[in-house]
Parts: sequence; structure tokens; C-alpha cells
Amino acid sequence: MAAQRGQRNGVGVTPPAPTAAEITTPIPRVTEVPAARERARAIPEAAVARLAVYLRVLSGMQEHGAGTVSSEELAAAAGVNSAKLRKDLSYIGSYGTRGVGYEVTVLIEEIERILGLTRKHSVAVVGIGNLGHALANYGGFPGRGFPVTALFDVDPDLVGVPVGGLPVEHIDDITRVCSEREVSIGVIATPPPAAQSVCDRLVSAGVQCILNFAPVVLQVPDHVEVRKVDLAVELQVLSFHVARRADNAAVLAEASARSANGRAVDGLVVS
Amino acid sequence: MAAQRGQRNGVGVTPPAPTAAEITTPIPRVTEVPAARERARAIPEAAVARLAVYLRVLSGMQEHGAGTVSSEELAAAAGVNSAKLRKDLSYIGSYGTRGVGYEVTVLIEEIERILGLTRKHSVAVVGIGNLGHALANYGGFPGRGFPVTALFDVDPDLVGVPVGGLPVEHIDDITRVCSEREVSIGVIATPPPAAQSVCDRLVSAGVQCILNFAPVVLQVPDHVEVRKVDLAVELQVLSFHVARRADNAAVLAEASARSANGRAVDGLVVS
DNA sequence: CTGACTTTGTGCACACGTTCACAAGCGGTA
DNA sequence: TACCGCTTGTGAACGTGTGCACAAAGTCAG
Ligand SMILES: NC(=O)c1ccc[n+]([C@@H]2O[C@H](COP(=O)([O-])OP(=O)(O)OC[C@H]3O[C@@H](n4cnc5c(N)ncnc54)[C@H](O)[C@@H]3O)[C@@H](O)[C@H]2O)c1
Ligand SMILES: NC(=O)c1ccc[n+]([C@@H]2O[C@H](COP(=O)([O-])OP(=O)(O)OC[C@H]3O[C@@H](n4cnc5c(N)ncnc54)[C@H](O)[C@@H]3O)[C@@H](O)[C@H]2O)c1
Repeated sequence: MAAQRGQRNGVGVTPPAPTAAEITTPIPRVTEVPAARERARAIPEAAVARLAVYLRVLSGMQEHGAGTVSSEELAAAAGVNSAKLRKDLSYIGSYGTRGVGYEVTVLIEEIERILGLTRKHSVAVVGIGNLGHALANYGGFPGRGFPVTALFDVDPDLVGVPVGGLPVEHIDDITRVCSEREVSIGVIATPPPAAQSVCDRLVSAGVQCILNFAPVVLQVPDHVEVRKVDLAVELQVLSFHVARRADNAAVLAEASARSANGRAVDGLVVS
Repeated sequence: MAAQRGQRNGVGVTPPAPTAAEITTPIPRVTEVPAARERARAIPEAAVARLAVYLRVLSGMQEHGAGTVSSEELAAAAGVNSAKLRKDLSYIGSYGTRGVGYEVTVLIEEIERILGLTRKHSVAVVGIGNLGHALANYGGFPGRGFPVTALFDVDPDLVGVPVGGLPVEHIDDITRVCSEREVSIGVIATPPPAAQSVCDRLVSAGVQCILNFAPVVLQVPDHVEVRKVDLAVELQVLSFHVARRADNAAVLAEASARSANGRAVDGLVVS
């Protein structure tokens, strides 16, 4: 069981190709068999994220007293295609009744089971500045099975101060505290320059899942899962769409001008 | 202007699209033919998000005095495969020099052009609570071409109070203010129940891009672009990975136990 | 029990995104 | 000039995700 494609600081796949330009590769396509992995990895990443959304929608429906939902209803509420929803649900099993729909409580249970929400996941927030305060004060996490059990910062003025009812610890105690409180998810809300070092400390403290708010590409060992929330990227993607829209508008305007000139525009069927 | 009509060659991709120089419209389908749109939409959404990351990495390199970068270096710094990086860059044109690499300043300019960052995008934040305060106080947006020009809330105690140097407006003034200040991106940081209504108001105020922090699936017209940041989903995806890891560990342990028993495990080739 | 009706679960085709591998192109060197 | 090593740009293979369409499987009325 060799650690595959290790990438510590240098990413890249070291091209094993010799210096020769022409190399015949008689290699009959390496087909690694992901047998053991098969079972759990059968669920596409994109589907997992959607399952979390379905779960929230279902919870809302349950509080509203709904007993069953059809894929159509649930899909509409979750903002997806109903076929996609059914396929997503099929990844976790067959819990629907044909002709009727899905029982809300059953679906909630099963999704929670798959997402590992039957167990609580202790969360630590590092960097109690603007964002860290907001996160620490946010009630939505504990309510969803993610209790915030530790806060860290370097600022001596902050250490010891309670934020959201929990006193801030010093970053140097991170290993001890994370281990004591069995932290399984670390949230990084420090300035960018500190993020990698904080990440390293979290990893060496045994934290295997990290949610990163700092606009930095974190380097982590293979066994650590990182998700990033990058607001600048989000805004820039939106900006791209604005620009695209403007371009399109320009093109369309030009097109319709030409069209008005007596020339048909390809693609734009006015009928 | 300078839209990216590939002046040297096509954009590069250009699938075997039939020559759109056809005058007669064959009317292949009721839906609009994406001919005019084709040009600008050639960049995959996923690539756009990565371009934003490359841009940030490049800016860092520029400040560090770097003149050129190879795709390998840039890819490593951005945490992606170098082939993917080159393909992403190829969507925006051919700005590299073979045998040398890319000129940092050129690349920055071109990415900014594609992302529409040559123009400033005015941002409005709605819901000045925990999160809204953090966003309003954050200096990273204005510095990146996204000036926050309006803050809104319903709380009368908040209206008029300056946050991050900008006074909070009442939500009822949203149409007027957004139009006056030419807001192009709306950020929703209200409690979930208010999100849809706020969204509707933003849309009717002419805002076409929305970044939503409320855990709610927003319903919007087709012409409005929504991106959501859902921390609960992020945490739940991480939770899923924790669970999967645990499952895999269990399976592997069992497997190696069986293997030690003298039986080869399918898929786990030790070679 | 039968038949009409509803909704699930999934095979299949297609679109999208990723990765490989290499010819083309460039700068430096003899 | 001719060569050589390096890096880009990209065709093509591959894998993943999406959406359609429909048989299978259930409910319910009579
Ligand atoms: N505030 C926002 O709305 C916002 C938006 C997008 C991204 N971000 C990103 O989130 C991060 C935090 O933003 P912020 O506005 O809260 O910044 P901030 O400056 O208000 O807070 C940062 C906190 O981290 C602490 N810190 C610094 N170095 C540390 C270390 N080594 N270990 C532990 N703590 C350390 C500081 O003492 C400070 O309390 C930044 O990377 C920022 O780019 C913030
Ligand atoms: N705080 C966090 O860290 C965090 C994390 C994840 C998600 N969220 C989500 O972000 C949103 C905001 O969170 P928060 O912690 O800042 O909440 P908050 O309660 O602190 O702030 C909400 C603000 O919105 C204002 N508001 C309410 N209705 C409004 C309306 N109709 N129009 C305009 N303003 C209105 C309120 O007056 C309040 O100031 C919530 O949907 C929450 O679920 C927050």
C-alpha cells in the first residue's frame, strides 16, 4: 500500500520520461483496481454537497409537518433537476416508494448517516478577528452537529477573552487543546501570511479536515482534506459573468443592428 | 473593447462547429442557438474560478519581483496540475513564450481583462449583523476592485450607523441607493427567512449578480447570476470525508487482517 | 383482481472537465 | 546556420457528472 502521488512541496508529476524525445510507451495502461475504496467513494463529490442541501430542505419540510415528498417537490425546493435528485438519492440507497415519494424522516436519517452526522464533529476556529468573531458567534453550527469547542489567536489581548461564550486560547496551546477536545475540523480565519503555518500546526495536532477562509493555497499531506471559501474568487467569477453579459449584449446589439439591416442573424430565431 | 476574438487562431477549442456563416436558419431546435454566445462562453466555469486563483498567485509573484513564470512553477503555487493550468490559460489566448514561460505582468493583465476587472464593480451588503460587519470591515474587497458602496439593514438602531466607514441605509431605500451608486453585485447576509425577499428587492433594483451567505436556495430570474457560500454544506462535506476515512480505515484494517491470513486482497496489489 | 395512474430507480447518451503526451516553437550555443 | 534542450499549446483519450426517457413497482378505486 504505497502512498500514491505524494506531493509535499513540489506538486507536479515527475515525468519519468527519459531525455529521449521519442519513447515508445508499451505500457498497457495501468489499471489500478479501487476495490476496497469502491464502496464508500461511489458517491460523487458534487452529489455529497447537494445531499447536504437536500438535508436542510428536508428539515424545513419536516418542521412544516410534511410526511412525504416526491422527487419533483424536493428538487424544486432544492433548486435542482428532479432526475439529478433521484440519482443523488440512489447513491445512498433505495428509500423511496414508487407512486408515492420519499418519507421525510427516513430520508433525513439516511442522509445524516451517509454524511456522518450521527456523530458530532468538534470545530476549532483559528484567528478571532472580524471573521473569526462572526463564526464564533454564529449559532448555526452547534445546532447542526458542529459544536465550536475551541478558539485560537496570537493576539495576547484576545487570549482569555470569551467570544460567543468560549474563551480564546493561545495558538501555542493548539496541539494540547485540540487533542483534549477531540477537534476534528479546523477553521482558518487568520491573515493570509499566517495561514500556512496555522494549517501546519493544525495538521500536526491531528486535525484532518480544514476549512480555509484565507486567500492562500494551502499545502497539506494527502490524508488531510481541505475546503476553501474564497470570497475574492466568488466576486471575480461574478465579475466575469458581468463582463460576459456585457459582451453578449454588445454582440447581440450589433447582431440585431445587422439584422435590422435586412440580414438574418444566425442563431437568433426571431420568428 | 477588444473582445477576445482570437486574432491569431481561433480561441483554440472551437469544437467541430458547423460554419455559422449560414444565412438560412435551419432551426434545429426551439431553443436559441448559442452562436453569438459561443465566443464568450468558451471558458469553462471551473476554469474561470481557477483563473482568479492564478491571478492572486501572480500578483504575489509580481510583488516578489518575478519577471516570468513557467507553467510548472505557477501550477505548483496554485495547487493544480500544470497541464490544467496551461489549458486554462489557453482559453484566454497565447501569451506564453515556448522554452521560457509566461511574462507575469502580461498574464496579470490578460486575466484581469477576461475577468472583467478592468472595471470596478460596486458591491452592496445587505444584513449588517455578525457576518455583515465582518464583510463591511474587510479591506480585501476594495483593494481588489470591488468597492463596498452600500450597506443595508432593517434594524432602525443600525440605520445611519457607520460600519467600516460607510453609513447603513434602510432596506427600503435599496432601489434608489443601488441605482444611484450603480451597484452591480449584491451580497446577502441576512437571516434565512429574509433572504428571498431581499434577493427579490435586489433583483428589482437591477442587481444582476448575487453572492448569498444565507442557507437558502434562492429563486431568481434567468438573467441573474447567483453564487452561494454555504458554510454548513462545507462542514457537512468535510464530515462526509471523515466518515469515509473511518470506513476506509476499517475496510483496510479488515483487508490487511485477511491478507495476513495468507489471502491476497483484491485490488490491493503489493507487487 | 384488474386496470389506471403516479413516481421511483436507472440505462444510456451526451456534455463537461481533466489528464496525457507530443509536435511546434523559442532561446541559447557551437 | 544547425543543433539542442526547454516549455508552451493542444489534439485526443479518459473520467466524471448531467439529463432524458422509460420500465418497474408501487397506490388506489371500483
Ligand atoms: N472579514 C471578511 O469578511 C473576510 C472576507 C474574505 C476573506 N477573509 C479572510 O479571512 C481572514 C481573516 O479575516 P479578518 O477580516 O477576520 O482578519 P482580521 O485581521 O480581523 O483577523 C485576523 C485575526 O487572526 C489573528 N492572527 C494573526 N496571526 C495569527 C496566527 N499566526 N495564529 C492565530 N491567529 C492569528 C489576528 O490576531 C487577528 O485576530 C483573512 O485571511 C481574510 O483575507 C475575510
Ligand atoms: N455569522 C456567521 O458566521 C455565519 C456563518 C454561516 C452562515 N451565516 C449566515 O449568514 C447570515 C447572517 O448571519 P449573521 O450571523 O450575520 O446573522 P445576524 O442575525 O447577526 O445578522 C442578520 C442581520 O440581518 C438584518 N436583517 C434581518 N432581516 C433583514 C431584512 N429583511 N433586510 C435587511 N436586513 C435584515 C438583521 O437586522 C441583522 O442585522 C445568516 O443567514 C446566517 O445563516 C452566518
